[in-house]
Amino acid sequence: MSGPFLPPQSTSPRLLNVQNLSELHKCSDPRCLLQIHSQIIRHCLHRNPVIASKLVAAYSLCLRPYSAASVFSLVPEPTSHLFNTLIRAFAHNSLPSLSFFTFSRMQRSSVKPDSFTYPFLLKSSSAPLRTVELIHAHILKLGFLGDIFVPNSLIDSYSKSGEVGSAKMVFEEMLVKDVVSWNSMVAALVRAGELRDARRLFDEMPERDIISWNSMLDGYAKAGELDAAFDLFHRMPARNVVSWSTVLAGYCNTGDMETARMLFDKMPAKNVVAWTIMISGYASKGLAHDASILMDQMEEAGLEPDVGAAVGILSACAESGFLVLGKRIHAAFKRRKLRFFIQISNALIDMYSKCGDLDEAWAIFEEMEEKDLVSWNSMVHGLAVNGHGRRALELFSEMEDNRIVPDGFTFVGLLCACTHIGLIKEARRFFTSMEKEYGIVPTIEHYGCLIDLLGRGGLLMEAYSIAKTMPFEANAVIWGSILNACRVHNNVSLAEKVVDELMSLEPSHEGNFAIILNIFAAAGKWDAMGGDRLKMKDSARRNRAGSSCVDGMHSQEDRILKMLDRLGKHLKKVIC
DNA sequence: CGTGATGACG
Repeated sequence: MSGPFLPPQSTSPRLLNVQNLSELHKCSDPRCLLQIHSQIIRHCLHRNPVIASKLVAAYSLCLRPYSAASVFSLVPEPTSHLFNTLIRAFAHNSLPSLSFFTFSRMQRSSVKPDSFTYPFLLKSSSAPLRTVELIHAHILKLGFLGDIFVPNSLIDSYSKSGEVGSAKMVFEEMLVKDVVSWNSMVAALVRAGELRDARRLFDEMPERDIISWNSMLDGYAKAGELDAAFDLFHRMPARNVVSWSTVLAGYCNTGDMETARMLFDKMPAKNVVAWTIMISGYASKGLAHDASILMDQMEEAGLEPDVGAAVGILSACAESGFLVLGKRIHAAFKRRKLRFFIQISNALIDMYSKCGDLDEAWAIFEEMEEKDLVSWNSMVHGLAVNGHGRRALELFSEMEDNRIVPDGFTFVGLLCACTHIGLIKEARRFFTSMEKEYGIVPTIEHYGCLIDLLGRGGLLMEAYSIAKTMPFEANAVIWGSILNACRVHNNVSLAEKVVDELMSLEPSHEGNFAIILNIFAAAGKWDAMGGDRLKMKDSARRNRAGSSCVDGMHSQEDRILKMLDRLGKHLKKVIC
């Protein structure tokens, strides 16, 4: 890697020319870039398409896509290279709509797209399948498949939009393949979960580079086959920071934080990604202390979180309710005055609403200059589960006014909203209309919402029969919600059926156990709990008597318990 | 082309 690009200060400004700016596109320091940009303008070189391309690329690298666009706009006759660079700048800064807009401008201009245009365009988003197919058709028409990086990027895009079959077709039809083609195909199979096929291809490869090994390694790590991953890791001819991080992430995902930490400490070099994996690992498991310390150490090492780090750590914070660290990430991005990437704002909305700070979530949502479907969905769901069901439904109307097309996530939020305000009829309407009007096939999450809602509304038998007849095997979440409904509505006989289902899925879950005891106690049916079931419950109790999921994890247990006690007393005063 | 990565059922 070459060093940071520096403005040619030693040279007299008069000598600024295309030659001594040849490395400009690698400049990743915004301050340096601004300085050189003003020099370029002073010398009237900014209309030169070659220099403008370098400026566009550099602004993209500095995460300033709008500055890149303004450089572009001053060039009287943009070349295809300049168009391509701007398309790539927008793609790289997750502004897909602007990538496509630039592409359509290019088509209307006298400059024609070339074989670089389409790969950049394909990268511009996790492009929806239709878009990939459309671009594929363009490529076929123009005969660009001969440039090997074009089919290579098609394989990648098909894979990322979930069409591994089309990726296979492109791969098989290629007359000449390079190591990138093979790697892309292995990665595609790994992504699709077709681990055995990936391995077969990996074994067939005419040559392997470190990326091939890392892709295969990732396949085993993602599948939780850590022994196989570790074996491969040792057999690799060489390992880099990605290889280490891949295995590290594998251990973090299975919750083996000790092994993960051991690997992390042993890594010969760590980058932001490695730190992110370890910090998010701790944060998502509620190990707030470890996560904070590591965050300090990362900063001491001179590394600042990038977009991926922010999104990853924020989502880990959302999972465990770790508001303090989430706020810290938020503040760091504000301080650095970086454009808030849409994914970061989205992650913040989710984090704040999961931590109960709905005002902050709403403030971020409102201030976003561009919202995507995830933003709307997160906000709808956030409102719904924080007791603002009506507002959530209103926001859905606003979505429709803004012509945002809802997806499956949207309907989960809407069904949650119905649950919180008890709108059974409305929920049934949403449930049927999502498939009929929007073509969204309900998933187990939708059934879960509906079943929960019906159960809370006292329609226990209907909830139970849906759980039995829906196209998915009911899981512990669903049985748990029915069981809870049985408790609320004192239905002991159904509870007994549900207990059997639940016990086979989550035999030692303390929360279920407490509900079961409550139901039988309330009904005075202690006798009914004879035999095997009682024994099972007893052994579960002895193993972890009186423990809940948060016990032992918190350094502030005493304060929390006192607060709970005070809350309880306060509630009694208010109610009585 | 490979590591982290925003939204879902109690």
